[in-house]
Amino acid sequence: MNYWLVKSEPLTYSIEQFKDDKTTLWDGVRNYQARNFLQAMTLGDLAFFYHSNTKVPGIVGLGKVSQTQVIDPTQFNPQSPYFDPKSSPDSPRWFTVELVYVKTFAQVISLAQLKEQFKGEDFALVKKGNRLSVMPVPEKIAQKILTQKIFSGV
DNA sequence: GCCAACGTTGGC
DNA sequence: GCCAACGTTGGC
Repeated sequence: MNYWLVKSEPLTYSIEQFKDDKTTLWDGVRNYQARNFLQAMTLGDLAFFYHSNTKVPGIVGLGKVSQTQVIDPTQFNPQSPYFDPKSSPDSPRWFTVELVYVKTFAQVISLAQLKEQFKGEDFALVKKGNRLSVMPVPEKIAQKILTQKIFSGV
């Protein structure tokens, strides 16, 4: 099983909304590198839910991949901000996954904290200039994040 | 195929 | 609101 991190601006889609929805289609990703990661996801993979562009950016919770290789429907919808006129149903360009809500952490694991803890490690989030909205998280790092939340989240 | 211009992301 | 980093576009 693999671990991932997905970013969302809470004003656009928050962990609270995710909790209410129970499942969500991770649509609107229009970056090839991010799409490739979405396509690499397998059933049961865990995804850290990250709030970006907010007062305290950081990991706020956890989701699980519940459906893979989903064709992002927004690419065909001219009304959608994610409409892509160059994509066609015959050869769709953008794929995504469905996520099911797992939990919200007791407190935000802030970007500042993550940078400090995983400085220099193989974790795209803490590297300079990274703007990817979907990225892999090495298992060792994922385990550390999960473990510290199990202890502090009680 | 190069690269300048432009747009977007996202931390601060 | 600023701006660095980076992706994309389009002229040539």
